[in-house]
Amino acid sequence: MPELAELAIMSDFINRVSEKVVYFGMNKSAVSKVKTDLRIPFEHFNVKARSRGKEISLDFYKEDEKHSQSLIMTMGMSGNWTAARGNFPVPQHAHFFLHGSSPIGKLTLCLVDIRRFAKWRWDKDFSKNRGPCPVKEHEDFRKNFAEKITHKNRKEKPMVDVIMDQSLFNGIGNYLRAEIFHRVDVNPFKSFSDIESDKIEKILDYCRICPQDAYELGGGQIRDWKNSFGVDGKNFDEWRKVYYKGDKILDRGGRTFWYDPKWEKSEHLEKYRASL
DNA sequence: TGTTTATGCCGAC
DNA sequence: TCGGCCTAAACAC
Repeated sequence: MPELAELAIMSDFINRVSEKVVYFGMNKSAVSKVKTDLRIPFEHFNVKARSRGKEISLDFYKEDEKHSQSLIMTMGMSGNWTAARGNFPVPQHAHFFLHGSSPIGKLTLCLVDIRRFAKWRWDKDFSKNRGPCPVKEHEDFRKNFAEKITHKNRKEKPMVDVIMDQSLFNGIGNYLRAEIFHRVDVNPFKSFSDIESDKIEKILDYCRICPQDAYELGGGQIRDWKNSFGVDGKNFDEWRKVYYKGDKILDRGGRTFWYDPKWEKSEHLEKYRASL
């Protein structure tokens, strides 16, 4: 599930279910290899979540104290959250658990992660090597891009690769880059220095618009299309224009990039192919 | 039955 | 830049 929109949805979910919950501990599954020590100096605590691009910060705090600490988490390829009330069994492939009690009984908040690529660690803040959130910190995101795109040979690299760089485009992943490029009508195989400045502006705009759309549609349903639900007659499956629909190429990172077939015969694509 | 693919990231060369 | 980390669904035969 998880790119920017999905991480935002997960953090909303955590906040919604945690509102009247007092937590008293957490642990991980026996099979999880994450080494982070999950003991916490609070006997009872509250939890709030924030997302920034592809990270979630779980903030632990006590009502009566200013003291707080945060787990910075990434969701890998398959991380998602669910809650088990009372003695309802926790789902298969849940690897991180937060135990609490609410006015209506026990609650276990679970990070479900089939592939176990999700990670967590204690930290003061979100990772410094990841940029601002294109949706929640849009102006900072633009500023950060303007500063860093000029560095080294970054401005000569094909934008299809640059847009996956999380120090510039925190939260943009494989389906979002496809949908962003489709909507801005820019040849994704061109480099920053080959793209007109108004088109660059448009790319940055759509780095906010596309994740926001996906967020409002309830996030991407990519391998289980049937669960797709919609808003005003639109659902994710209709919103998705090229991902799994257009032409494809294996990019420099070995990931499938889906693009508008109109770029099929462009010289920039030819050049990109030759460079792989 | 075996092979390929998947919304991500990290560390070893 | 490449393999590794993981499981499971979708495909190929």
